[in-house]
Amino acid sequence: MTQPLVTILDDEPAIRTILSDALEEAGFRTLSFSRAAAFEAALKTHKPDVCLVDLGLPDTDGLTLVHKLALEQGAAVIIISGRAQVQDRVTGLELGADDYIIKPFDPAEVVARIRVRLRTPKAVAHPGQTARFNGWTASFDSYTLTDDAGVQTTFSHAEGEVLRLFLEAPKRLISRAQMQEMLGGAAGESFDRAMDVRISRLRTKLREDPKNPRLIKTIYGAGYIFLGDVNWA
Amino acid sequence: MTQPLVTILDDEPAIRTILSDALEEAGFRTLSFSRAAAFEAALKTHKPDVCLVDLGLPDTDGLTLVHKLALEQGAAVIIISGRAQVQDRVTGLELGADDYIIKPFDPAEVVARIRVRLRTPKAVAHPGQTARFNGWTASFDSYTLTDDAGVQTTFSHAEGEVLRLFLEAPKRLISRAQMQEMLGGAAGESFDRAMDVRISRLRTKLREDPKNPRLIKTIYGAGYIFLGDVNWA
DNA sequence: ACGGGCTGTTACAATTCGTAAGGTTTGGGA
DNA sequence: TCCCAAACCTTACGAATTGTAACAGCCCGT
Repeated sequence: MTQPLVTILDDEPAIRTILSDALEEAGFRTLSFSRAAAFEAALKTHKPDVCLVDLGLPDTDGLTLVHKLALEQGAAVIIISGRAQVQDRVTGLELGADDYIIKPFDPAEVVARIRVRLRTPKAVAHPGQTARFNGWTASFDSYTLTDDAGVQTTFSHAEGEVLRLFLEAPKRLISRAQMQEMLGGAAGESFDRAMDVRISRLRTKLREDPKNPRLIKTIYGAGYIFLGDVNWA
Repeated sequence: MTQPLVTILDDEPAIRTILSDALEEAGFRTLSFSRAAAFEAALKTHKPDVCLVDLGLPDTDGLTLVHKLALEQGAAVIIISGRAQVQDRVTGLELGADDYIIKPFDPAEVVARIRVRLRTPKAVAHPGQTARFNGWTASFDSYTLTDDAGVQTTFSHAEGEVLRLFLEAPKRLISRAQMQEMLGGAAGESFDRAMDVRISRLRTKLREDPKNPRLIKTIYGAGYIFLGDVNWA
């Protein structure tokens, strides 16, 4: 892979210069924007690995933009903001930002935090509504699974949630607690085995051999790993 | 009751209380420790999703601990430190921490940053690797061992840890202490018979003749040597 | 109200893995 | 050489974890 691409979105020219200098010094490619509109337009042709976003831009609500970026899952999103209130930070992070850096910042720290994000890249470039993996095609529009021979089965909403989670983070260890957090969202009650049952049902639909699961692997005491080679379309 | 588990390691009781109260309020389970030794011992039986680590503990170098934690896949590591120097933050993040929070902190922000880590699964350490040795093929994706005739058996996660250790250092003496260090991670000197049993089980799966071990050789009083000719693919 | 599909819960089976316990091997000293 | 204590191997067992079939409640359209 070539050098990681980092985008900078800030309306102050001085900040853009400081950041782009430091990042290029550190070996990244950079693209700078002063307006959200231009930035969003550029996203159509470029796929950044990390997006630095300043809140309080003149032409957009920054948090909305952050949320949209986070949902698209391709790039890590780091907010760089002058707002120092704790509440701002909390909502920024809750809306999907991966980090939140406060002005004034030290460029070296920004570089370090970008590197952390690159260490654990988001798995999926542009998740769509269809994914192919190991002879299967999953469609989240029609809630169907199709195998190579064209045989179709449908999956339910709950099964789809788990499947999507796996397909968005293949070959990663996902703990049971993380699943609860990412799916249920709400703090877990004592509903625990529900997740096992969901996975069990999903395994059945994927025709996994219980003795030899090839796609959904359990790691005793730790969580699950989805081992498929995923291609979104 | 599988809420995410968060460990707190800080020598100040007041900090521990503030954090554990806030985190439990937010729906997490918590475990608090004042010393690194006790914390590492607890890691043997508990698998936290996130570890909050204070640097500057009396009984360990915090950064070394962070590095060790980061190498073990599974838990995210967040440093909470009083040291405000940029250089401290950069090295902390470079050593593997996923975030770095400066005291004094706001509990709400800590909670938010923990949530960010929970929704980003960590990458698997060595994806997609297989090794061939002396008529065997070990796949660490599917946790299977295949012999020349194509007969498959699966190995568990614990067995795989030992096998990987051997395959990464063939024909070299591995002391028992080294194994504990690399696998168990903790320094605790609990019953090391566990390692014997792991190796015994692994030998069984490799169909070793106990009288005449060809692959895993015991060096009395020193450790083990793996004698295969290993080719990673 | 009825029926069907979805989903959480329960109960029990299966697996994992550390500990205990007893047997075997090793190597040094008597 | 013989003896023995430590080191090591193996089997068995049990606590914790996970798999899954069966049941029950819910929601929906008919």
